[in-house]
Formats: sequence, C-alpha cells, structure tokens
Amino acid sequence: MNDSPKRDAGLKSKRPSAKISDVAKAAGVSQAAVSRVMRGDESFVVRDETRKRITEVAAELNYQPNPAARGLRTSRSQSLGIVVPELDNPVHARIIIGAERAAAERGYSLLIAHRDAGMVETAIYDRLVQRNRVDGLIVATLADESVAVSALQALDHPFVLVNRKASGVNHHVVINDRGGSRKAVEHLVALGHRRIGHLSGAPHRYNSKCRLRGYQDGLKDAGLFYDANLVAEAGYTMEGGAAAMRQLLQSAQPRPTAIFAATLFTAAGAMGVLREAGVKIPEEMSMIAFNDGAIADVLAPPLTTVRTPLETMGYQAATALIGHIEGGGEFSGQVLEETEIVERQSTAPPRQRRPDPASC
Amino acid sequence: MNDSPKRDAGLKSKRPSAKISDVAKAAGVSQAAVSRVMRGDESFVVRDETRKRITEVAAELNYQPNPAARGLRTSRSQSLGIVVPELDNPVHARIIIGAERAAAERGYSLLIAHRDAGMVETAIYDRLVQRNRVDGLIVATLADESVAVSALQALDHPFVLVNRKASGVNHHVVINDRGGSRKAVEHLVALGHRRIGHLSGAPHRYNSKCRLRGYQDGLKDAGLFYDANLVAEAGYTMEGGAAAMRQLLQSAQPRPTAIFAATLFTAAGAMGVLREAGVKIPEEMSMIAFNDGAIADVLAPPLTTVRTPLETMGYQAATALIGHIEGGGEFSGQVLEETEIVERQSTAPPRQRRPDPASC
DNA sequence: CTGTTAGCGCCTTCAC
DNA sequence: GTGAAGGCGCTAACAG
Repeated sequence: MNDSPKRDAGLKSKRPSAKISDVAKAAGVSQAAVSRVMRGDESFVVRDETRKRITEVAAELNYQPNPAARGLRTSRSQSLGIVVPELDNPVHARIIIGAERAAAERGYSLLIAHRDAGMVETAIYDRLVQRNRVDGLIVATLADESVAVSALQALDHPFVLVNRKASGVNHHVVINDRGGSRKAVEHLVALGHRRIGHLSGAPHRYNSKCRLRGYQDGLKDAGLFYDANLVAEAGYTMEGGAAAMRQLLQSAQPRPTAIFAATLFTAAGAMGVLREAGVKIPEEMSMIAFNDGAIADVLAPPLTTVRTPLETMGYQAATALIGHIEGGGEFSGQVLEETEIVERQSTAPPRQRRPDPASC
Repeated sequence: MNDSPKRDAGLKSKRPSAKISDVAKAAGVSQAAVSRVMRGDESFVVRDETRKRITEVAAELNYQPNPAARGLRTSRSQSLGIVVPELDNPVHARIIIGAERAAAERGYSLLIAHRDAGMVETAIYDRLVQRNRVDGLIVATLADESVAVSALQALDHPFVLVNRKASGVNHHVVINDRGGSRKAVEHLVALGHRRIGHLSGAPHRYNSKCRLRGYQDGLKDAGLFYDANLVAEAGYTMEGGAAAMRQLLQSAQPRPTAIFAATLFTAAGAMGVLREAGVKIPEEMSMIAFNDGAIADVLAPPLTTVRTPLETMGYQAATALIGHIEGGGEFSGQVLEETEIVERQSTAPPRQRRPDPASC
C-alpha cells in the first residue's frame, strides 16, 4: 500500500531508484539532455560544463536507465541468446565465457540456453527470440542442420553460428579444426609414427568431418596412405571412445602405434580401454586429442593435445553479432587459425620393432 | 547480399509480432480480457467459450507478451541472476542447469554471471540488480563472507545462497557436505581402513569446514582418533591436491592407507602424485572424493565418489527464490540430505600388512 | 543547440 | 463480466 522509500512492512521492495526525470531536475536540464549525454550521443553538442554536471548528478543519484523502459521504446533488449548442446561440457563453457565477456564489454547481457530434454532446438530459438526478445542469437548447436538453419532464417533475426558452419550461411566463427588436426598428425609423424589411427566424431557433423579431413591431410603430407580400417567412429563421448578403441584393437592389423582422437572425452574413453588391455601409453601407443582442457592433465598419463582458441571463438562470435546488430552490415565467416600442440606425456616415438625372438 | 526472404532495405527487421491489441481485436474482446486470460488471472471470471477463443486467437497470432512493456508496468523483469565463481567447473555448471530448469518452468530467465578478473563480487551483485534489474539473486560465491553478505543485504533485494551458508542469513540451499563426508569415511572404514587421510579445501570456506567435520565424525564413529598430521590443506585445485598429497606422503608416518579428498580436482591431483611415487591405487592407497562427475570415470583407476544432488540444489534454490519473490513470505534454509557412494575402482581393503621379511 | 511532446505495449484500477 | 483510460521510464521527432 504505502510503498514509498521508507517502508516497514518488509514486503517486496519497490526499488525507488533514480529515474531520468530526477536527474534532469537535479541538474537543471531537460530529460532529453540527460538521455543524450548518458547514451554518449555524438551528435549532441552541449557545453562541457553541462555535460559534466549531468554526469556527476547521475553518478551521485546512482542513476541507471531502466532497461525495460528503454527496451520498450527502442525495441531492443540489449541481450543476446546463446544456444549450446550442453552446459556441463568444458568446450561449451569456454565458448560461453568468451561470448559473455564480449557481450558485457558492449553492454549486452547473455541468455544461455541449452538443448533440453524434450525441447527441440528450433523451439529454443523461438523462445529466445519471441519471448525473451534477444537482439541476436549465437548458435552452437545444429543437430539437424537443414532444419535448424531454415528455422533460424525464418526467424529473420540476426544470428551467428559458432563452432559450426552450414551451407547457405556465412555468419560463422569457427576454429581451424582441419588445420589443427593436421598438426596433430604431423606431431605424431615427427615422432616417427607411420601407422596412425583416428577416433572420429559423429559422422555427419561439421567438426568431425573437418577433423577427419585434417587427419587425412596429415597422412598425405607424410606420404602415408589413408586406411579406413584405422578409423573408427567414436562420437563425442567416453563410451563411444572406448567402443571405437576396442574395435580398432581387434580389427586393425597390424595395430596402429598412435591414435588421434577427435575430442578429449573420446581419448579418455580410449585410454581406459588401453589400460585394461594392458597397452602402455605412450610406449606401445601414443595418444593425442583435439581441443585442450583440464581433463588432459588428469588423465594417466597426462594427454598431449591440440589447444584451440575456444574462448576467443565465443568472444569473436558475440562481437561480430553485436557489430551486425548495431551496424546493420553483413559480416562474413571467420576462421581462427591459431592452434598449438600441448605436449604432455601421452605421445612418444614408437617402440623399436623388437628383434624377432626366433632370430636369437 | 540478399539473404533473407522478403527484405529490401536490409536493415534490422522490426519484428511486427502480434500485440495484445491485435489479439483483442481479432477475438472481439477488450485488451484487458486478453491480458487477464493470458496471465491466468484466477479472479477473472469469464465464459469458457470466450476464454477459449482468446487462447486460440493468441496461439494463432503467435502472441507473446512483450516483456519490456510488461516489465515497465510491473517493475519486474521475470529474470533471476546467478553468480558463480567459475563457469568451466562442472560443479557450478550442474547447479546452473538445475536453476535454469526451475526458472524456465516458472517463466523466468536466468542471467549467469561469474566472478571476472578484476570485478569485485559485490559489483556483480550491483550490476545484476541495478542494471539488469533481476528480480532475485542466486549466490554461489562468497569469497569474503562478511563483505559479500552485507552488500547483499544492503541491496534490499531477494536473494538465496546456494552451496553456502553465512551467519545471519537463513536463505540458503545446501547439500549435506558433512553427512556425505562422514559416509565417505564410513565406506573406507567398512573396507578395513584405520589410517585415513584427508585432503581438505580452503581453510575458512563453508564447504571445506563441513567436509572436514564430516571426516572427523566418521573417524569418531569408528572409534578412531583424529590426527592432524593426516590432514593437508589442498584448496580446490589439482595443483593443491598434488602438493598436499606430497606433503602427506612425506610427513605422515606411518603412511595412511586411504585418502578422502574434498573435491574431484583435489583427488585428481593427488592421484597424479601417487602414480609418480609408484604408490598403487587402490592396492596401496584407497582414494575417495566428495562430489561426483564425469572426471571420476576418466581417472586411472576410476574414482569412487560421494554423489550429491547438485542439480537439485540449483533447482531448489531457484524455486525457493521465486516463491519468495512471488509469495513474499520468508523461506528458511534447506539441506538436501541425499548422498550416495558411487563405487568405482579406487577403493579396496588395505593390503595385509606383509609379513616382516626378517621373519622368514 | 536545447526543451517539449508523443507514444512504445502492457497492466490495472475504475466505471459500466 | 467487460471495456476505457492512464501511466510505467525512456527516446526520438519536432519546435523553438
């Protein structure tokens, strides 16, 4: 009832924060002047002294523009949505961290949505755009590419793909999956490996395909032949990695001396299988994985990886998206080239072929 | 350039989404009626047929209330803020997932903030409340308890502590750190261990203290004495776990046969040290850690853990907070009791004391 | 150059 | 039971 500044009932506090009219009154200017100064409107010419007074009064009153009012007027929410497959996956977490930093720097907030049990991907886009009214979408999921992309385009709303590409869309920010994978193979080749296996991701996904091609590139550079028997589909999970590793162990003869795994989880699963099978890493089998992360240090032995700029990818995606929203111009695809091998203890030269016992 | 269905200027599309007046007109009723029906206003009596028509028309027009307009009017943002120490930590990720689910179920969105380099915790609260105008705060950080708590209280805004307690605040949702820790020790005791070490967290943090006390409880239950030499401070990182394990290995004589680690990362670091030192797990040293997570499966050997309802904790926190915001009533602290040992391969009975070689 | 004014879309009394 | 009207705080167009 009486909900003015000093209330006693203790119910929900109606924050009596300063509004633009308070600032205008206290500074002896019009609301418009305050609005323009606060937004840093370049085209607004005003005496320095007035500008200063406004700024000071605003600070003193702790004035913060009400985003709802501003949003109502401008039909902008100053927020971005980011859609990821899962939250508890370090890869996506780091993309988010980067995106959030970029958003915060430009005054946007970030709404995070993950693919939920029973909620279709396209429904998430809809919800973010139609209900939350985000100004733009950062999309790191694309379960069914064609469906998702047409849904996205139908929204007629700014968006950017991160860590994915799709045909017909040139708004993307990706890392160099292919180049990094090639580098992984190069690393193994440099150590002397000639029989190199690959645990690949899900067959039709962008990242998997790129990493597989990078693997092939690496072989080719080294003058090695691609042998489909040395490649097993592992998906992106530990279990998948384990199953694929088992398969390789059984059917790839002779056994590879090194493995390039498409993800850290894949490698982790594979390493479990190797341990059980009594295959020593790195003595009998070298292992390298794409993307770096804390779990690489935790594995036994610590895992050699290809480090990629995941945070930067998120940062660039948000930056590009905001640029597009505010500038209106088109932006085109961006590939972050930088990749780097992080040597730990899971890679080593292949063991010398031991002398044939019969020859003793 | 022309990359969209129907657009010529190519500038930002002003989404002409349906507004309440459109629905009212199309359904032949007043805006007020639509508003009441859409919000499910109980005290609004209306013919079923009218209600149905409104609902249908709204669905057909794909009407979504504009949150800015609604927020301006109601001075509510229908959003919650959650503040965590780091995003790329599975523990916090799972709390967030739970909170997000609860928020979504009740029509709230969740703004995630993490402690950023160079941004004080209290500044994050301020920003969320004053600038983003969240309706409530879920706080999982509390670096400096007294400072943070008074800042929180000064905000005069609904908040709930999650995974933390603080004196003078009874709005919290926590798991049973102490009971779960006791259970971990019980598990080791049941296997026959009598000399059990503890790698503890940062000394003055809520969770660390509880887990240490749970450890002590467990010892006491088993009639064992607490020996400060068997406890080493490990913080929450791998490096800390490694350092503490080294310390224990050097200074605790005789060496413990089992370790209870305060976190998964701590255990991971410790296991690395044990491996280097040639101490076999679980033959020579059993290891168990508080909280469960994917990395437990990845370690060598897979790590036995105490599983705790992290997601539920986030869910309950958001639910309680929303209840408070909407209902206005006080809510009191909540402890989620359920904990469970997940047996993997890092715990086993202590090796029999081998017969003294001299006695042969 | 600065101030006045007219809504943005919604919710909520208050008449009918 | 239903509708008309005012205003939440802000910005952008237009006067002066």
